[in-house]
Amino acid sequence: MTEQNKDLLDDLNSRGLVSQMTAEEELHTHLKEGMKVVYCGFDPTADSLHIGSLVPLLALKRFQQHGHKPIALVGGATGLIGDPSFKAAERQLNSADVVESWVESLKKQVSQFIDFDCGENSAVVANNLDWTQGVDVLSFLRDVGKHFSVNQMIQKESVKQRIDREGAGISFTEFTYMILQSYDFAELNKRLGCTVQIGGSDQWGNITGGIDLTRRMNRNQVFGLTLPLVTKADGTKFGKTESGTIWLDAKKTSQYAFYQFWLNTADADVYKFLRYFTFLSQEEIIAIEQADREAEGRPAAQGILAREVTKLVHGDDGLAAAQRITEAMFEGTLADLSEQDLEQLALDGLPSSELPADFSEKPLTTLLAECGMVKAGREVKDALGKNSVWVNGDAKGAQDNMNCADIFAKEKSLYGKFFLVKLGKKKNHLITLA
RNA sequence: GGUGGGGUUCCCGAGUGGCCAAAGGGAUCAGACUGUAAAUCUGACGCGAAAGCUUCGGUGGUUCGAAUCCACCCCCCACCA
Repeated sequence: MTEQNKDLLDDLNSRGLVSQMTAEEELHTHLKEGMKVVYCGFDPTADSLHIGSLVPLLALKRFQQHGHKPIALVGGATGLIGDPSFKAAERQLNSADVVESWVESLKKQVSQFIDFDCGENSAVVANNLDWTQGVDVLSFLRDVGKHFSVNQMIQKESVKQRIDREGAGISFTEFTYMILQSYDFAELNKRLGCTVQIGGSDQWGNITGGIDLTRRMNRNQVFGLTLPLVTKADGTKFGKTESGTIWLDAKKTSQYAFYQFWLNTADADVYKFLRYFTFLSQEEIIAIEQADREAEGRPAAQGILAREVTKLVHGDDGLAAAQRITEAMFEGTLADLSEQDLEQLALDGLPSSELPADFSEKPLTTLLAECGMVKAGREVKDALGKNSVWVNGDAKGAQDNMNCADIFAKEKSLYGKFFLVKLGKKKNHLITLA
């Protein structure tokens, strides 16, 4: 808690982590008065959060480091409804038991980022289903709904396109989402003395709704702060790769893939991401930036970012696993790998599969497509044409395509069992003999 | 309910009887250059090792031949009621 003395908002600001906030002066004073209770909500829209949620998650931690008490709210109720904010179309409802199982997953995930055992400001995980499922319709309409003006609600930027645009539309269900989230804030204020809500910048409308409701229902002044949406310099969507979303759950995105994602950050984004996604201080980040500028060649920043974030999300073991594979695939030579190393690679998250029994009849293109290394055989064909497929270090060309029997002959395997297939510069796959 | 305009390969978007697996752009993949970066350049880009096979909202039809013509159906958009 060395940062406790430093000003939290100044730190957030200097990291570029503040998008909007209510009553800046008052919020400043408020946070300096002592421990405050801060909440951020995470809706279960999948069985895991993805790296987009990392910014608010780490922000909760930043508040905690400065002596405040974080509440991670998992939206067991709101997840049943669906947030329409800035969504182009109505969302598909998920069934109650699916949402419930996702809530459980998210609770665990969220918990690893905040401290539950640090005395007074220990974190809390809450589920808004706890205080909404018992509310009956009439009470809800009379006690909560009465405080909302539809005129105001339809003015919110977050739902405007759904209301204005012909052919878009919004169901009453989704329209009500804002009220539910507002009610959460009021409820957390009443139950736990929560006075600050943070969230992504798309949540501004929902947060201000909660502030108004809390004032009306509880006569309490509460605050909101939003974090910026993470953008990339090249304009493409952050957090997605060709192979899909980068999840926080290692079962969905291996530690290795996760590490690689950060390692591949563009120069134009990397220092910003260091500020967003790590707890390195401003001074440290500036020093890295300067050192990179002065040094020739490859910057150090991507490596630092990858290490820091992988460690935060997957811990020391996860980081070690990711680095083991990275070293083996990009730096070392095959001869350096022991049998145990190879066994470990698959466990560490290197994509792997077993050699099918009928491999000798299949073209290499089919074989690699079927094991999931590429989407279609064409990619393999293309790479073969350029001699950029390697099996255990031997380059293969187009003439080898029908030659699997020979390529994957047992005597050519490492330790009588393993084949490391590399396609292009970055795709690696471990094939084992059954 | 009426009138008009649409639905094309991952996305946008040309194509209006054979030269169309279908222009162009984007995305993606591989290569060169590099730093597992960016930019740029090259190639690939429905599936298939190939022969070949399957596509242009759906179903039928006309034709030697259809994404293109006809019929019916489904969906979307605009304006009107």
